[in-house]
Amino acid sequence: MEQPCESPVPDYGRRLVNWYRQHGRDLPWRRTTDPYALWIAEIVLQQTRVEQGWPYYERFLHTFPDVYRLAAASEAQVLKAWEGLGYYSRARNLHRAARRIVEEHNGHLPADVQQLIRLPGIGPYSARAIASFAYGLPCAVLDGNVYRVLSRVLDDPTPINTSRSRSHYQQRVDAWLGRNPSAAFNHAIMDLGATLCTPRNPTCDRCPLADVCTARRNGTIDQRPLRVSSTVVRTLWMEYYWIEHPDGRFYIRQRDESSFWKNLWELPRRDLPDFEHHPPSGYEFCRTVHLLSHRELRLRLVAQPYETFEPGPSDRLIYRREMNEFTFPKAIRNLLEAFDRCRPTPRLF
DNA sequence: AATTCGGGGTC
DNA sequence: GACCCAGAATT
Repeated sequence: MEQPCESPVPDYGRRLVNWYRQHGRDLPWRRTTDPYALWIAEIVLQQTRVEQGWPYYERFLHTFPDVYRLAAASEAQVLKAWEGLGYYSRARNLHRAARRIVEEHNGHLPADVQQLIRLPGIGPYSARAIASFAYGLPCAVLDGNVYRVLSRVLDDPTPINTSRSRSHYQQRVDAWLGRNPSAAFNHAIMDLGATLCTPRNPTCDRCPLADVCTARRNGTIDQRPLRVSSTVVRTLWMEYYWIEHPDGRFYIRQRDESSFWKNLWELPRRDLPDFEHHPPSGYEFCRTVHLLSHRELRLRLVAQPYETFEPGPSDRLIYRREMNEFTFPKAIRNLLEAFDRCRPTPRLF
């Protein structure tokens, strides 16, 4: 009897493994099941492209063929073998871990994710990679490639750079793995991300998951994976000047197009690198702090005599009651409110 | 939860 | 110049 319907969930894992057997890359660390060699490969390849890490992998194994030779070496010798590869704490941790493997594990890398992860330099990714590639343990890896493939095929808007993202996507990739052979599956999904499902200009027409890729159907490939923008909040120090005409009017000035608050109005201003090393040029009335999404503004209001001030082209003299005819940023209105509170006789006209 | 650690390729 | 790479340790 034919089954009346197919499974509602595509078997992503089996598709990937079948594709990998046809199109997978031939890489040196895929020709061995030696846990030591695979460990070296995984550390070398952290945040490192295959083409860049390849010669280092082969040279390192030639110099330190087994964990005993690595443990017996000096840290300087290990660092020398790492020279030029970057992230040198990887080499120091490799050396430390080798000595612990000799001392505490009888020279064998443990065949267990939780024990592997306790070794210096081995995190969630590397532990699962070694466990699956060297020992065939049923665990799925999560790296930059896997994040990308998952978020695209599932059109998953969950950001990949928050505290929740790891557990979220680990659950998804665990489901994809299912009962498939873990080594082939892990190779497959990483190969797909590295060769076809690339960060930009992915080659969808050759992808084995193209027909079930949700982001492709929705036209959101370029928006996956999503990241929360790491807004670098810079601090700016802005000194504003209270310049009052004898009749009560004061100077305001329009901002230009070049920065935030484009074309809005403020008071005459000078930007400073800080307040500590730049004392105010006149009496300081008050300070306020204002937060933008990407800036922390520290404002202070300083008195400046009307007689010596030379107005710029956009400067205007207005009464306080005329303020509502102009658009001021909230920060400027806050600054003037603080001014009113600190001033002994507020002029409210 | 955010920063730090690097050299190198890509667009 | 921004982004990304078979991430992990530290603050």
